[in-house]
Amino acid sequence: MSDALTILTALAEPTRLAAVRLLWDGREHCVCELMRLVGASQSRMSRHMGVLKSAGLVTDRRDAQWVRYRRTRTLSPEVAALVDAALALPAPAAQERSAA
Amino acid sequence: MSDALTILTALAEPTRLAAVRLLWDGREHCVCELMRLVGASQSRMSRHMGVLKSAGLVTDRRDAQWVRYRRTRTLSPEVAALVDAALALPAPAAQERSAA
DNA sequence: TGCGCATATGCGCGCAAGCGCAAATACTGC
DNA sequence: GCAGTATTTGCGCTTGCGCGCATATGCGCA
Repeated sequence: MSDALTILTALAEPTRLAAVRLLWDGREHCVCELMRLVGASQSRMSRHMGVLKSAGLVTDRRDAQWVRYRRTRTLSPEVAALVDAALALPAPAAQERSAA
Repeated sequence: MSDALTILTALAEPTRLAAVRLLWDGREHCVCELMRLVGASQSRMSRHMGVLKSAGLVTDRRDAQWVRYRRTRTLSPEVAALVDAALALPAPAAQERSAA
């Protein structure tokens, strides 16, 4: 599913965009980390990750009791370019949390 | 308004994305042309163009009884890159009309 | 001034998206 | 097996978005 609308819709939500931002450097994060980092509730984060996953932007892998999400490695260059371009724009002051 | 979410939200809608596609080469189109080309009703197209305009992606200019829309020329390179990337992806079979 | 075309907008509706809560499922370690 | 942690998912609710309809507004022309 790499048509434009799917990707754009997946990215056009603050929590999801924040998650993509965190994952885009290639590092893995479990849901519990992500929810703390972006300040979202558990079920909320899980659902949003599901959307990103079904859009093909991230993949998940079970590791003991955790599910680790990470940027899809086999992403087409076009899609990667789109996400890169989106992340190059400033994030609105909304969802910002301790970025460190 | 060139934060990521504003732009992404503006693009994440079939009618709007179709309109951007038509306008992105720099040519002007009035609303009546756009509505025919993308197959949308009058008020619908007008509203969507308003969204694109307030996102800063297009500008309008009155020309007699028409309002001509066109791609914003003073767009930041980052935003332009984002839109370019979005248009580089295939459009889903949805909104497609006589593309010729 | 009146008519007709082009566009914008107020209004109300229906639907999809996002949310919290709670229960189900997955896995670990005792 | 049991308790505890992590994650997903069913459910119902609320809100925002897109839509059509009708109307207002802008503009040209007779």
